[in-house]
Amino acid sequence: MEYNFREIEKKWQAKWAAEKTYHVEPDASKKKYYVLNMFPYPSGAGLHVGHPLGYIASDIYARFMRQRGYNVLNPMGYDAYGLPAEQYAIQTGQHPAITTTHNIARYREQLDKIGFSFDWDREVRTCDPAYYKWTQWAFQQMFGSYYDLAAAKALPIDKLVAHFEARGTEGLQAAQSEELTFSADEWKAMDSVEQQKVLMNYRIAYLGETMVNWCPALGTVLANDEVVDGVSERGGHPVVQKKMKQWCLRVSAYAQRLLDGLDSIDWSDSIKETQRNWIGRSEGTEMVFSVKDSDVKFTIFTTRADTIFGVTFMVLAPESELVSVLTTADRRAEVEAYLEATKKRTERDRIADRRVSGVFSGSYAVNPFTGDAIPVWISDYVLAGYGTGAIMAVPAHDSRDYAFARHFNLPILPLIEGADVSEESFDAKEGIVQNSPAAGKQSLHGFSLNGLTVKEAIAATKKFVTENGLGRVKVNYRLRDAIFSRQRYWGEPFPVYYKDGMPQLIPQDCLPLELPEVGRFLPTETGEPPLGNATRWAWDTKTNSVTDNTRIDHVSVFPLELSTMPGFAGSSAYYLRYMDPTNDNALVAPEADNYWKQVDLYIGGSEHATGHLIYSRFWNKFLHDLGVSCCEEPFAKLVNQGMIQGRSNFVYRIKDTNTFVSLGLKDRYDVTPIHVDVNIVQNDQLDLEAFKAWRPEYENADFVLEDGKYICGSAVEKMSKSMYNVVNPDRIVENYGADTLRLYEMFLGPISQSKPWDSNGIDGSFRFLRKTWNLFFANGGEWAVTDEAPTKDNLKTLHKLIRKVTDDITTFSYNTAIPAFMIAVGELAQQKCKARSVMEQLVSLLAPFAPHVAEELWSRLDHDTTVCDAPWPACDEQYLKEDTVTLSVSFNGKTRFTLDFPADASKDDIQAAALSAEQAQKYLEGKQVVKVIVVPGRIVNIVIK
RNA sequence: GCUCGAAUGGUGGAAUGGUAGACACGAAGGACUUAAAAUCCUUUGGGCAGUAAUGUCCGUGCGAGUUCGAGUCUCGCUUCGAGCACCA
Repeated sequence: MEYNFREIEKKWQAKWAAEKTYHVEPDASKKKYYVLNMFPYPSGAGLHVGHPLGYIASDIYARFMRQRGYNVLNPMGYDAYGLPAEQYAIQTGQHPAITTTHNIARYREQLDKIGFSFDWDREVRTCDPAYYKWTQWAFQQMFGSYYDLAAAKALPIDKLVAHFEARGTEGLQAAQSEELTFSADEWKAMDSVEQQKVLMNYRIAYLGETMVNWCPALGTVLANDEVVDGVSERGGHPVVQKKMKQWCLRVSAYAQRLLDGLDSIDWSDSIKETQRNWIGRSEGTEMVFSVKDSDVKFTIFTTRADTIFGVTFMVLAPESELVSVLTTADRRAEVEAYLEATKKRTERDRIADRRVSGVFSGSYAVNPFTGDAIPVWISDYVLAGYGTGAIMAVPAHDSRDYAFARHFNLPILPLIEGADVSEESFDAKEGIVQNSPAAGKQSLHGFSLNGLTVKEAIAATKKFVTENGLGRVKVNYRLRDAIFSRQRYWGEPFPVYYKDGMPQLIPQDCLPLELPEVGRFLPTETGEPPLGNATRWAWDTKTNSVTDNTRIDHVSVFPLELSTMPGFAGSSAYYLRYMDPTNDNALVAPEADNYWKQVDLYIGGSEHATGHLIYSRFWNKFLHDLGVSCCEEPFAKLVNQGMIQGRSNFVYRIKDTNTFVSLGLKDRYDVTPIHVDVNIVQNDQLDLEAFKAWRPEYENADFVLEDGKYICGSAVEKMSKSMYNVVNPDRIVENYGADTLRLYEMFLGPISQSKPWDSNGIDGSFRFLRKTWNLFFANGGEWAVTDEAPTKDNLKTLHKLIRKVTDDITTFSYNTAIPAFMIAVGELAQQKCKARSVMEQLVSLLAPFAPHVAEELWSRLDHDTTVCDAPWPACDEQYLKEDTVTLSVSFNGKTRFTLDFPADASKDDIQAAALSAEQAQKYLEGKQVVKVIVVPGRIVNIVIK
């Protein structure tokens, strides 16, 4: 019987689909396990071999857990909103919904060929109104909540209103955009619009006027994680800073919980570190400085409170509100010129050239410890958005302050014994403090830090500052609120209309608010987002429905929001929706949530470390506060699969000719390397006929060969169409079968490692499957499994394999499990094992990796059940015991000979036998034995002198 | 600049502190075949000695250290990759 993978795979895939083999429902009698892949954006290019890597890894785990008796949820869906479909729409007029549906169908077709155990009844698409209803719902809940710092959770905004009515802002501990102070009476005196403006300062989803990353080429704002090196992540267009009114999510309120949560989850250290970096917690001190000859006071933030005696100037961010207050009349013209100049500099300019720039404000601050007058400067090296937008500069111990002081000739005062600040600042937080205060100088209450270590000095200053009302201990985070508006068409509409310029939620029972049709997908002539082109995009509050824009009267019919939500909106809670995908009354029913709880194993790329993986943790925490999600963290374990890179091939054309030189000879000519389609190259050898047929211009190509072959050059690059190095999984499945593809992708190397795709090795995986198949058949091809009892050797091979494979799946070391199979199958073939019980267990072990062939063999072994219900075999240690062990005998660590011992020999016996062995005598002659180390089962080491 | 990770044959990669290079690819040689493909077998880190079996030395980026014994642990470098980056 030949291993006919085409027939086998087709047959079982059809059967799994028809019988919904992988459909799951909550089952209280079984333990649950939730496996999840980061759902794909269905791009027009289809899947390449890199995409399924994570899906295969998680599918193996899902099947493994199912065989171990767990009720396994393994869903799949599509992150269907996105820029490419919209840009395609702009170019072609094709509605993004059509493109997206088409691409999804293509993805599905490709995925189905690989034999995944997905429960397709739970499929979600973020662009489906039944799905985004709950994205909109979550947004409305965020709008209706504020973050209470005392309770450390989100609470309904009504509670905040009640607090204002009773006490104003007194005693309020809430996350806020800016600090407000008012009394209960003042609150009550405000009109409705004013009150709404105040509440906006606290809402978790709020409309904020902030500096945003504006990308003129894309015509939209972008989140911080979507901007890389000053250009847009998608397309690489320049991004500028612009003040705009935008929807924002108060992610920063959750900074501490996002940080703390990292300790409770099983993620790689590197991704946790990346998130810690991104959250950027920094413990420091806020200190109040007064301004000389003025009542004005201002606050700065510093992590180096100990350096207060070394402050020689202060710096304000150009955007700081203090700038106008502290600029003196005689300095005004110069300051304004500077502000104008910095405004023009984009983020990119600031990165590209770090020229020191700044201007003196004319004012002096007073050092609260010494009473010294310190000049206040303005410079763009201080950021408005971090801390208080103002700093105390200590040039001796901060490199940025140092550069500034050098440039403007400001004094530099070293505070640490032995610190040499003639060339550069001394930034390290170590050493003994001096000059604090300097000899002969006075300080407040005689406060002195001299003689302390830096750490002691920081602590002492914090204590002094707090006790004397000079400031307070403060924790700052680098994590900013997420900007949640995009000026785009293809995204979730905001369920919001505007009355008196203030946003109002459309009633919850009217959700979803469906995306309207527009004539064109570009911004309007007046520069409004694409939704501005919609003619039916107004809200009628009488009928609670969408209506024509012409009916807007600002009395009962109001304009709707024109922005849409960003990509991460739909992907932030999709794992919850999979638990209960068709529920029309809740994002997820409590019963479903309580059963499936959280994702046990999440697989996806590490490029989402500061995007999706932060946003969904935030989103989940918010839903947890609401009582919707029972777990604080959405993803208990995260495995990051590496990228599969492309391996490109090159041909070398002699300049200005149509002659191509083989790799080994190319240095003799003046050549240009040209990418060549990897599909017409085998083991780096070019198929000359296929090459001539590839492009018309190569039809008459000549070749300079070596050994009669044309050898191509190669390089590892990103897998992409333009490099002609895309390998399509369909092609592999067609030629070798899905099981071979699955096996080979896992065999390629550790799952978390990026590696180039190399089709060359795939034969090995195919050969292994064929050998495995042949194990079940006699030479003549007939079924050969018998009921004979397994031999001792059979059982030893089998149980060794059980142990290895179980361990390796548990630790995601699939690349080492597969060699174990190869060895075991080789051994069983040699043993001519046909014993049914052994073969059955072998099929069970193989099932997660190669489900189709396992299913076929399982049915031939006369089972009615599918192989995913085959119990996972247990390793019985008794079969692994050896009768004799071979130990290497070493002298001073160098192996000299080997000796066989009974497996149960004692250490003393081994030691004595090793010393008296004939081969040992020449090493022992005239030497003294210092000690003998016996490692059971491994080694005997005799130390001699 | 700061943080994290990595470095092993021609290649992908194995090695609870205990015989480094499993397994696979590639390569070389052989069997079968009219031939090719497919399949099977053998060899495959390097040097030296030997007709040979074999012996022997070197070898996990570099340099130290701990240990009877280090690819593995510690310290210091080098190179590469990733993240953050005027975050006070």
